[in-house]
Amino acid sequence: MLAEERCDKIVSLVNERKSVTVQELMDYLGASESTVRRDLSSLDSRGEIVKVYGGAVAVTVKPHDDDVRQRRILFPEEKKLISKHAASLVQKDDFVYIDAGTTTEYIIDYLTERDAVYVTNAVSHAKKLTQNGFTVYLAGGRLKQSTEAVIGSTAANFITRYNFTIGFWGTNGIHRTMGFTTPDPEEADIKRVSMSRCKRRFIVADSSKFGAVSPVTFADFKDASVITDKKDGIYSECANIISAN
Amino acid sequence: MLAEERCDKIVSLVNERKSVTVQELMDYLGASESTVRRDLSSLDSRGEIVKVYGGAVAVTVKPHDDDVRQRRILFPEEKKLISKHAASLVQKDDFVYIDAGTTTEYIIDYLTERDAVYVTNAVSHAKKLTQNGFTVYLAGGRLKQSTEAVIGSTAANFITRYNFTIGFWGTNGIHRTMGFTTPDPEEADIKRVSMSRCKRRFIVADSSKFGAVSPVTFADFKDASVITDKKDGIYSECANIISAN
DNA sequence: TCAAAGTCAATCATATTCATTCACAAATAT
DNA sequence: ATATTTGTGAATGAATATGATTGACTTTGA
Repeated sequence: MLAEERCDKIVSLVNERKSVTVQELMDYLGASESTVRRDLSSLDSRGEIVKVYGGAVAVTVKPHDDDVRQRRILFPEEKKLISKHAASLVQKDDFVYIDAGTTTEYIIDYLTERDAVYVTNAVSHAKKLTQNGFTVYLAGGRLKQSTEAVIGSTAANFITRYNFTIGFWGTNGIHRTMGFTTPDPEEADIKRVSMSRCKRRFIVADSSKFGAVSPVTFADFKDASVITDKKDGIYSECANIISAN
Repeated sequence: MLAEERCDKIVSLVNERKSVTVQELMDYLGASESTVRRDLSSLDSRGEIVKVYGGAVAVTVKPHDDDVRQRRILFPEEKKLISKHAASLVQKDDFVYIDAGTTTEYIIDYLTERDAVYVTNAVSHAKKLTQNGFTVYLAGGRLKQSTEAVIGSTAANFITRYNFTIGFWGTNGIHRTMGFTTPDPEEADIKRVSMSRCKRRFIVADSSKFGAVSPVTFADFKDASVITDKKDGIYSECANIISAN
């Protein structure tokens, strides 16, 4: 049997059944364990399936933003580590952009540089920053309910007036072929615009985001470094991964 | 069975049944107590379920409206009347400016016109508006800590790009010779700019403000109508007073 | 309050899964 | 024909998941 044929069968089976074990694939294909594993690795790196311990599962695109209040409780420890590292990168007189998102919100807790000026499109971030005594500019534009972020063309326009020296962005997915992704096209626009106006660009993301795909790509690996909680072997080749440990 | 599969089943079952015991999960999954516990811990730390003594329950998003309701109870009758009247003035397709301030915030509770577009420089107002399902644009610029209002030249600039059909402003003082006054020069700037871009202008103020003077004058009697809780004999000659009774 | 029953986290031994390496065979190139 | 590449399967030890056990902790009911 051709390798390609085998891989097609695997993808079909995984998508149909949503998950499958290595053993099942060995029986189904009449191939050895090694071959199945090799196929799975290759399919995973091409983003066609997601390899998990014991087998593989189908790639699922999560179409909706979770509500802010719901998302805020995910992975707090990892996010703190990441945020701490990110905050340490801000220097005196930096002009800092902080994107909306729960991970980026944690960064604020660890900021110390009071001679920097901060700009954000997130209402909660702006409030927190002023409360902590920092100078902050909030982007103007339409306010999105679920994430409490300012978005739309007005916001994009607002942001293009600035030139940031450093910036931090969150992401919903980090995927080998799809790059950095987010569920909302308008939030993606804001991310793109703000990144285009920024010199040093960092994506902050806990390792659960690796392999995930959301509907809209807003940047590729070459566009930013990733600050995360552990080195990820698969992605370290194509992306600039910064481990916060 | 893959660990992933098992966890999916747990999440489904918990969300469906709202709560489940460890014993039930052991039977349902055919897994050991240890494994079930481990899965629960992992799912809990990822925020997908909530671990409780004896099992797990579904994550429920609790509405944090308590404070709003509480405030509404404590809210003086006069302000309620004023706000109600102000809100009733908004018509279909209006382009509405709502200034920062506690009195103006109450207006939002009585707004019904969903075909209007709202613009504000107050973070709290913007949040409330989106939460109530209105389209809202938040002015961009420097965020003032104490009042959480967006101020400064950037904000003023932002506002000059719009032409409002109706607008509502608060005030700290209403005085025969000093006109409408407020304590902060920068907030006064924003008030002036926004009023200059607005066709129908209303000051909302309870009657205690009459006779008071704050450091900065931002408008005169000819510039706006006053919505208040009673007709004031002295001022009715020189100002356009609207009684909310 | 107490004791009994139930529940929990930590630990350990076992079983499974994994990536790496090597060996071999078939396909391809020189 | 010979060398090189490519695909495959087997073997290895390392990594990971699992299940049983333990003693500590929590709840329950008297």
